[in-house]
Amino acid sequence: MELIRIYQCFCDRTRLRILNLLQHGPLCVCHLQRILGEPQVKISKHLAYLRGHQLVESERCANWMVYHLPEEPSELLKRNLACLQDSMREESVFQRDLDRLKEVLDELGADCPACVREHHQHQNSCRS
Amino acid sequence: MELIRIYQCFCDRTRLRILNLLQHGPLCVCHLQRILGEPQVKISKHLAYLRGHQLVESERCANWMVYHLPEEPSELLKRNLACLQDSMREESVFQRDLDRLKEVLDELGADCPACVREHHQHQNSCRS
DNA sequence: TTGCAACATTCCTCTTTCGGAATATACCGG
DNA sequence: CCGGTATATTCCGAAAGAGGAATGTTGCAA
Repeated sequence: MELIRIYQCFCDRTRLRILNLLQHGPLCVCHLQRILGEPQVKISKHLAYLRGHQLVESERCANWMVYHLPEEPSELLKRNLACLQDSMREESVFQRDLDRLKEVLDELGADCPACVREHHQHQNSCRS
Repeated sequence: MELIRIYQCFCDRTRLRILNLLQHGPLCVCHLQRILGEPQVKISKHLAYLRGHQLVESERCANWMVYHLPEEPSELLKRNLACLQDSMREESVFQRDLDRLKEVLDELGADCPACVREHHQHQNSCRS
C-alpha cells in the first residue's frame, strides 16, 4: 500500500529533516551532511531508504549525487507532502535547517553541481 | 516529536483500518474485531499501541471498552487525520470496512454500549 | 596511473515492531 | 461466589529499523 510506504518514510526525524530541505529544491549529499550535521553514513542510508520507498529520486552529477523529490509525484504523495510541510512549520528544528540551508549554499558556493546551484540561485533572485 | 508519534501510528495497515472506522464514531473492540475479521489479540494490541501514542482514547462501558479519537485533538493531529481521511478514500479496503461497519452495527444491535449505539443511530437518522 | 573527494554498502549490534498462543483481568448476571 | 463474556497482558520468535566502523565504488584531476 503506497500510503504505508509514505508514512514509513515520515516516521524518522532525520528523514523528515531531509524531506523538509528537499521541498525547497534538489540537494547533494554533502549539502545535507553539512546542514544536518550528521555523519555521512547516516545521511546516505536514510536517502537509500527514501529512494527505496520512492519518496526521492537521484541522479549522478559528476562527482556528486543529487537528490530531489519525485518529478511526477502521485496525487497521494503530493497531498501528503503538502500536509507534512504544513505540519513541519510548527517545529523549530525544521526552520533552523532552512536557515542553515542558505548558509551552506553560500559556504559551498561553486563547489556543487550546477543543477543544484542554478535552482537555488533562481530561488534567491525570485525572493529578492 | 508529536509528528513522528502520529506517523508511527499511520504505518500499519491494521491501524489505518481502525482509524478509518473511528473517524466515524466510537466503537468497542468486538465491533472492530468483527469488521476487520482479525483475531482479538491483534486488535487489542494495535489499540494499545494507538493509545500509547495518544491517537485514541478509551473508556470502559460495563463489559466493553469503547475506543474513540481524542476529544481534544491538537491542530497537528486534526490536520493529519483530515489528510489521512482524504488519502484513504483511494483504497477500496477502507470503503469496504465502512460498508461492513453498518452491517456489524445492525448485526450486534443492542449488544454493545449505549454510547456507541446512540452515536451511530444518530448518524443514521441524520443520513436518512 | 594515482590519488582524492563524494557516496554507497556491508557487517554488527541494539531496539522496536508484529503476530500468535497462552494466560490473566474486569465486569456482568444469576 | 460462580461462570461467562469482553478485553488486556505476557511470553515467544521472526523481521525490520537505526546507528556506527570499516570498506567499496565511482569519477575527476593531475
